Amino acid sequence: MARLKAFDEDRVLDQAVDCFWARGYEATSVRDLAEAMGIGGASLYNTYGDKRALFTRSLERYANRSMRERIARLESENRPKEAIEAFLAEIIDRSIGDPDRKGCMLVNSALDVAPHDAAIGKVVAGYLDEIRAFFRRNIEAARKANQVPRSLDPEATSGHLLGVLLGIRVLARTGARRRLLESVAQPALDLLGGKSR
Amino acid sequence: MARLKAFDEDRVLDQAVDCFWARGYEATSVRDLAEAMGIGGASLYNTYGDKRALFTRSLERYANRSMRERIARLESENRPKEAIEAFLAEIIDRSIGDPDRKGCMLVNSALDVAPHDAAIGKVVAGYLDEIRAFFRRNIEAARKANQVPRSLDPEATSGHLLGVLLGIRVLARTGARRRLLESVAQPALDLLGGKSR
DNA sequence: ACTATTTTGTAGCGTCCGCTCCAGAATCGT
DNA sequence: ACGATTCTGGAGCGGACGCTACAAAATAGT
Repeated sequence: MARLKAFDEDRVLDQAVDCFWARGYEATSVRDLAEAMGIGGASLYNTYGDKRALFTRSLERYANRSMRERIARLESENRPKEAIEAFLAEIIDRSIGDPDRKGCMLVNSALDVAPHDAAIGKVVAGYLDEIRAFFRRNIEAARKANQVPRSLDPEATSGHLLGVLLGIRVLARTGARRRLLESVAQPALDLLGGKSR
Repeated sequence: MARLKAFDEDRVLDQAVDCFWARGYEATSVRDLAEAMGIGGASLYNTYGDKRALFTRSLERYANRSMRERIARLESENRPKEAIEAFLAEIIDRSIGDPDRKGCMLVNSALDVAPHDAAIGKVVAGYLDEIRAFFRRNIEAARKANQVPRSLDPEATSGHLLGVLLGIRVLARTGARRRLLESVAQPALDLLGGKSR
């Protein structure tokens, strides 16, 4: 009935993710986005709405492709306690091997965007809570399997692990060395330490 | 020999700190700054150079008035272990009682500015390392005074405490509740727990 | 082939950006 | 009182911003 789109909506969205991820919301211009996505400004507005709507879709796509993918993969390939350990280890590895220091788009957004945009702030808080839920779920499972001390409180410890994770991502953005990032994580991992107590 | 400045350079700088603190570097315009500082654009450029130079001076002033003041005060009023505990408690208190969610200007800058400006990045990393040095110094002193377990490694634990602190500030910016922030800090405080072991 | 509908590139809207220029006001030494 | 020097407010530079208007191009049904 009408002309067809000349690009794949999701493939092009990945380029927008890269822009927002690397430079943040404010510092990324619509012209930057259109060029990186390989489409014209009119197509961008026609397809995604305005800049803010494109950002929320980019955030959602990042959460699906990066955070949720990692959680699902680590949870399927590891026992509960090892899934938690592997999560922190993977974040440290990726932070060190990231020359552009893009960090985590959710953490970047939590500081750049969340305080000035209540709606996006709630979305970001929700994504971070999914990470916390991952920690909590695996702490509970590990506790039932006697992989971690019985005294470990899943509610409190999951919060601690989330905080440690965010701290690692902040330090990584200032160019911290591996040893420092590992020292941030180690005491939290030690909490999971023994088999029972 | 010539006309005098009609404003106090440091008092006016505090207004610039408030602007950069609340909105970040990019999102704060020179016009915003001049208005908040109560001076004209010409005076701003004449006194502080350009926007970036004003930012680095604002950052320095923030570090002196907020971070270093806190470190000196807590260290003079408390024994080593209590100084560390009071630091985390004070950050949580201030984060909860901060309706604008301005957070910590150093943490904000670590994510907004540091990755895109190597020079400022190093400055920020240096300030964060002062916080880490505060933790380390007090862990060592507490260890010598048998206030904390002998097994506590000052180097590693100071990194952990810094990470926990940054995690708290990130979560606070997304509107986290007090209970969550406290659960982030509690296991780290527990490390300092007993008198000896 | 023709029409209805949507997409596309381009040009450009009004606004704000960091920054500079400049004439006048204010203050010093003399 | 006067000249030298510095500060001040305001106007404005060139350019980038988010976004829109519009005509040409492309497609599916008839």
